[in-house]
Amino acid sequence: MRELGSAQPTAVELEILRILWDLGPSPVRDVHTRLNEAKGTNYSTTVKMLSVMLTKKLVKRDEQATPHIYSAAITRDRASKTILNELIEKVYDSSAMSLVLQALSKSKATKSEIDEARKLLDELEGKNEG
Amino acid sequence: MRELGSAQPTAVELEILRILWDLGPSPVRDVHTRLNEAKGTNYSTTVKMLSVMLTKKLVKRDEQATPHIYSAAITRDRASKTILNELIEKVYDSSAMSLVLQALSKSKATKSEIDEARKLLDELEGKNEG
DNA sequence: CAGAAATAGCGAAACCTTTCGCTGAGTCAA
DNA sequence: TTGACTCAGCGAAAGGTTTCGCTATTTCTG
Repeated sequence: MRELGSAQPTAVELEILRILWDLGPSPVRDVHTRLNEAKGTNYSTTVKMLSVMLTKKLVKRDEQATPHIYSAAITRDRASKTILNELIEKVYDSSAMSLVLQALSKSKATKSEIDEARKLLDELEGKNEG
Repeated sequence: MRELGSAQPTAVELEILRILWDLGPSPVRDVHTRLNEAKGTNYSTTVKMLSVMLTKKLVKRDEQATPHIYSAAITRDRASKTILNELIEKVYDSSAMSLVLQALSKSKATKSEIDEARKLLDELEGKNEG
């Protein structure tokens, strides 16, 4: 049994979370429209997925509203951290840095992002020396 | 149906790949010993997993040898690239950089890794300006 | 109000992953 | 050769995910 709140989103779940992150709080209909564009699945499927995700606490909903309004219960950052942690742990042998190097090598970045990364690198270096 | 060679490794598959990356080419017995330490599963399970992974071309084996010798059919880098690509695509909205920043913020790194990252950042900046 | 359309949910089918029991073949030692 | 042991593989069970049909309820529209 998975712990509450710690469930790794599955493929479709991630797709739905992504939609909710993009759209913000939305009725099933809107989520479905997007999901259907991507996968051609049925409205019932979307409803069911959302209800599964509700029990997993990946989404929450406002039942006062009609129709019910769903929103992501975890942030994009939190989801990515979880996935990233697992990736680092399972594949990179706990070396986040080698993942960084890999991701960097295929990245397109703005000047400010690059500067931010530099700043983080400086901090990292400081930690090691201190 | 998944395309040949493009299958995303599942959780256990990833665990087995990791073992093979660590050990190098190995008989089932050795893979099993490790997997069993981690999960307490049966020898048959390991055999079966390996055979499933063989049909998915995630591993290959030398049948000449007795016992058969299995090895990973994809490199650690290739596996991570695939997973990373999906992560970037699904969660980070195609922005590899925001993933980099996130991973960086939790990284421990050696001096040479940091320098390598800096070099990559410089190259990135050059590309953008060019 | 009546009929049409949207909403909500349940249960089961379909599908994939993971697990293991059972079987048979090969090897080794007494 | 016989019994113990390892190796190999198959098929099916168990468990999880994803899909949808069917039904009931509510809301909209004429």
